[in-house]
Amino acid sequence: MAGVTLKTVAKAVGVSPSTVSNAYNKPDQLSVALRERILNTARELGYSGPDASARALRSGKAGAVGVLFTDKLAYAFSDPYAVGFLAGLAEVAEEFSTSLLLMPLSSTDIAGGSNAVQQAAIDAAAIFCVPSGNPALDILANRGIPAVSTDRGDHPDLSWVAIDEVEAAAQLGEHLARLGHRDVVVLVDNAEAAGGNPVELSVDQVGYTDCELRIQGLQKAMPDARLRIISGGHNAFSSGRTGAEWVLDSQDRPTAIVGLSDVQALGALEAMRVRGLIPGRDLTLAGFDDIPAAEAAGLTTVHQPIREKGRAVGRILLDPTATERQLLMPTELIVRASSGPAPKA
Amino acid sequence: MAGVTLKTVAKAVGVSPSTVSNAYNKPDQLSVALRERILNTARELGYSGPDASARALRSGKAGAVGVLFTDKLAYAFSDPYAVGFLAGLAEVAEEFSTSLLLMPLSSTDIAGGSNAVQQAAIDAAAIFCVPSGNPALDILANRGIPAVSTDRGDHPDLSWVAIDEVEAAAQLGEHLARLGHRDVVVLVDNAEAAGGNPVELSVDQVGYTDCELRIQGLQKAMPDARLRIISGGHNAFSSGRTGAEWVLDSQDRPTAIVGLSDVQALGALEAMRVRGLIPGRDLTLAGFDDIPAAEAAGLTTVHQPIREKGRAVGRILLDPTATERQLLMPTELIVRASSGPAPKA
DNA sequence: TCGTTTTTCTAGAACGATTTAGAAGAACGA
DNA sequence: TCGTTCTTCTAAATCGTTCTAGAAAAACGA
Repeated sequence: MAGVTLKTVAKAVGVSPSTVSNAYNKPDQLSVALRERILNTARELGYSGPDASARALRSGKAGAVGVLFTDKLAYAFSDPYAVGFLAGLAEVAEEFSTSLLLMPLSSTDIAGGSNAVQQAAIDAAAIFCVPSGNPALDILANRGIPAVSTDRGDHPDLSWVAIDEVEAAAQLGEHLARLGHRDVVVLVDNAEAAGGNPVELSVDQVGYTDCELRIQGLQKAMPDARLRIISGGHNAFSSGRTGAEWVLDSQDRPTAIVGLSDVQALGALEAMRVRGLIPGRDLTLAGFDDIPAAEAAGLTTVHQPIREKGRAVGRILLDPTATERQLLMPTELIVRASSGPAPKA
Repeated sequence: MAGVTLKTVAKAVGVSPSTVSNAYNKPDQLSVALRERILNTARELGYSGPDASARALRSGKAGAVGVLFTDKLAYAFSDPYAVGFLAGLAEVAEEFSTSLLLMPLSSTDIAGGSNAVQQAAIDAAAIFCVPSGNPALDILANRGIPAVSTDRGDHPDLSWVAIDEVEAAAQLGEHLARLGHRDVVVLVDNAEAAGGNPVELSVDQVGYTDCELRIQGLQKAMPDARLRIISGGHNAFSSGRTGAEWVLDSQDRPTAIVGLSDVQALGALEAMRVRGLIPGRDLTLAGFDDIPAAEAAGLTTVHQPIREKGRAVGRILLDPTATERQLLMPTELIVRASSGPAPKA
């Protein structure tokens, strides 16, 4: 059973290797009868189709697209937003019978080359919320692998599928401003705080492009407001809770909390619930993304078509007929019960 | 920049290709100075390390493990349970700097060989909740790819990491029996109902091994109870809601509903909420898996160490020092507010 | 019947690396 | 000084395909 190759089959049937190859890849290049005979013999010999690596090497197609996440892979799955993106991407991948290669983005050994991004056999790559400075992006560029990012990059020739982060956040900001909020805390993803101790950051410490832009949008829409940037850790439910707890238990409570992702906002919601605070009445809470759980929780948030975003990335990567290489997706402010007027001072 | 290979670099530096290869793979096989020189030249030429496919072909290692899901990939991500498994697996994969190849399990073209499972360049495979009859499993076996399943299979030589489904379900069944429940509806995953019309099934129509075993466990623990098996579609929140709606709006309400996954149970919870039914008082609700949301919702469920399950699978697949090839993980009944005594008839 | 096209199949060269076995020179111990 | 052992590097074979160009046979049109 081991060591059965195209050649073995070819010899057994009495034809050339090329013909066996064609039996699998170009059925119209040989007679039906012969193809049948070849496939049967292959089955008998326990040959299960052309070897993936060899085929990839010769044809230059790996049949897989890579997916790059920020942080640890394990983290990526905890946000339904990321998962939704993946689901959309998976849909298109399935359509083109291409596999999805999830690549751990470990920072070690980048130089040595023993890196997953370096080693991966992929035809293209989807870059999900990876800060533009990341060395992995250089490696991809170096390898000449076409990539699509979920952030609008700096380079004009980079493909992306994104939203107008500033404008989207500005809409939310206007909503809050109209409700009279002047004192807002923004919850962000940050590695520094991952230990469990919340930190307050300045805008340029944030790191992630999308987060920075969202904060800019908020500032733009509410220039008179006091905006504090707080992180309780990585982008996760628990970080949102931790960050919110810190804020809520301080002497200096804001009138509104904005999570830059829904998972963080929902974490904050939990912190409020424990303290008997009703969102929309005692304190306004808003999120970003509009994940399914946000609706159930009555969370005011900015909807972005995440699944469609994944699909669009997939199409740019896989569909040769897709010409548009930079796509701006629409967003929509979804007002729910968690936002309400600021209490009169 | 294109067409730069090992050979190009070798020629430029004035050494043999083998030496360049060693510079990347076996640093101790050549002098530090030469290695430095090679790496520098490579950088200058825009060579970004050995080609993945070629390396995979020659060395026989792909540097990736495949992950097989039931149904569509897109579906897989909607269940935090599946995501948790993936996260655990990803952790170990990361450790061994191996990538995760998510393979769409489309049923088409299996025979023709243009299947992802057929084509994928992988060293090993994790099989997540795939029914044992699936042709993809045969393909894997045929290709001689080591695999670990999350279900205890029929073959004694198959590796698996699983729970004692029967026993776990029986614990839940005993709990319900003690509370006096005699009329129970079980919500299961089923393709037939995917159109949106709930269906009632017999045990042998269920299809998934794990679900069947869980139902067996329930039956064992509550032999006197009436057990109806209902499906509202695939394993998802919405299916649980649909199934529960159908049951709740019928003339023949049970006293307890058991979702064979937490997502389905939470869907049912939503259906109850809409109808003003308090879980644990008006009707008992239980789930399976103990995903994070179950705790927040106060859902009685069976905890299984999903992340650890993923890690264990990863270790069996990747860690050569791991000898145990069949692992039974512990489960625990978690009683929360959603289960209560059956109303006196 | 003869040239031309179409169908069916093949030979042999890539694809880009790794591996094995071994050569050349340096270092070493006695 | 001589044989032995390291260290450092190389030549050539090989991994299992697919591709390009073209040959042989069959079908076709006039």
